[in-house]
Amino acid sequence: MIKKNLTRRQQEISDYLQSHEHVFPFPPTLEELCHAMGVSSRGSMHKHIQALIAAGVVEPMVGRQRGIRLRPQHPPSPVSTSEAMGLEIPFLGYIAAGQPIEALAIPEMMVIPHWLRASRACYVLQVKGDSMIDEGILDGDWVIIEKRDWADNGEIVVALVDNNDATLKRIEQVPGKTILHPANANMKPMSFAPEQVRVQGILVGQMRTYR
Amino acid sequence: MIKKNLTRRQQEISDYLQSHEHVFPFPPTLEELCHAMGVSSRGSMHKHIQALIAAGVVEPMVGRQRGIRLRPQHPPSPVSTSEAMGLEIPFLGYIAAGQPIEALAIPEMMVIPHWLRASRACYVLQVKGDSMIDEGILDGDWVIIEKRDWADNGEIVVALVDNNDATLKRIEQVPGKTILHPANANMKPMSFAPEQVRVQGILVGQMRTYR
DNA sequence: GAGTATAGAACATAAAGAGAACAAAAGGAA
DNA sequence: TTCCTTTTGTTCTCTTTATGTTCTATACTC
Repeated sequence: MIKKNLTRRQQEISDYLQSHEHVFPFPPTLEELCHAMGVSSRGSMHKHIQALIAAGVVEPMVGRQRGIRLRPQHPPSPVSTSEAMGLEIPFLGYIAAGQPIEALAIPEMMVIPHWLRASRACYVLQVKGDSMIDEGILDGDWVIIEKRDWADNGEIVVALVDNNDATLKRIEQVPGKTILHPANANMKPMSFAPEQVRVQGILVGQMRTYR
Repeated sequence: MIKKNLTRRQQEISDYLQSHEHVFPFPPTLEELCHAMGVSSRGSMHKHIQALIAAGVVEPMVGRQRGIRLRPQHPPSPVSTSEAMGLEIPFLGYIAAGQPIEALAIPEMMVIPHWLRASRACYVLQVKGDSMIDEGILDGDWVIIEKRDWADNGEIVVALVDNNDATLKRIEQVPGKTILHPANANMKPMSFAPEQVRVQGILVGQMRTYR
């Protein structure tokens, strides 16, 4: 990299370009840059950009419109480490309030980001129904469940009721009873004897795709 | 990939072709493209297409009718991909209704599952605030944004208003105005002149962690 | 004063579009 | 097939607008 010493303003502009590089659908125009940096003269901005070109930070642009692109830098080595990969955990099936978990015959593995907290044994379920809609868990969402047989109050859990119905609910355990709170204005909390409810896991992550 | 630098319009048309490739029963005609892109001159569109051919994006077509086909792109993946595992895409910063995107100085890469549909260039933002709470997008959620400068009605977009405020909203474009719908009972849709609003990307995925 | 930043005007050219005229392809009807 | 009509791609010329470039003048800091 050629990188002469940049002036304060040049550095600011370079930083801005760098942090916004991936946001722009197209490279910015001088005027857009002016606006972003609080400058009102295209001419002034032009001079800065020319300096950045001379310094090797920005691609040379000859008259081209929207030609302000950062020059590809060659950083130390961004090569993906194993740390940077995803984890593979099993997708087990579907969970709908009030039905048993609808299990896949053969669980398929699916990749999730490691930073989605899959520290202990986890699995993925796909949500059916709207029972947790007020918590932002919609029909079709994927939830990552950490395998665990106990829960703290307030956690969202996969609970097996009467050894039959599996549901995703927020749990509240008080002496003598266990209450499962749906997050849907149309549904009421349900109260059970503690021995009726078995925690199968707790919610640690959630994913959704659009379209 | 051959990919010369495309102009803004060329990029738009290329994007359009790509995203509609599987929608068309057969490749579109120039006139259909004109209509789709809001151009009234076949001649103008022809020039764009020729540019895309020269850039290697579109198959050469010699006189053939309905010959506008995308060239098979070998590496459709935008960023470093470790195919079996996850995709690495840049995490750029935070988005809150009514403020500019708060950009990280240096974007960090983050792994997302490849099945979260990061077909084209994408980036990740973290949501601040509750403006989309009724759509199940909560404060602190991560959203995956596909870089795009146009949107179909009903899509959730990152929209830049007055070249200043970036927000995540559902978009509705009608002749003469563009309406941004928050998903929060306490907020009202906002209506703008189309030229006030610039789409920067559309929502394709969402993730959340609990703990 | 040297170096840096800024504003603003004037100018130059790239990009995009409109529209007409023509040519090649496609589809039908006889 | 042949003739005709319609569709669709191609070429041109002309405008308009967006955007990069150049210059000149002013101000601030060291």
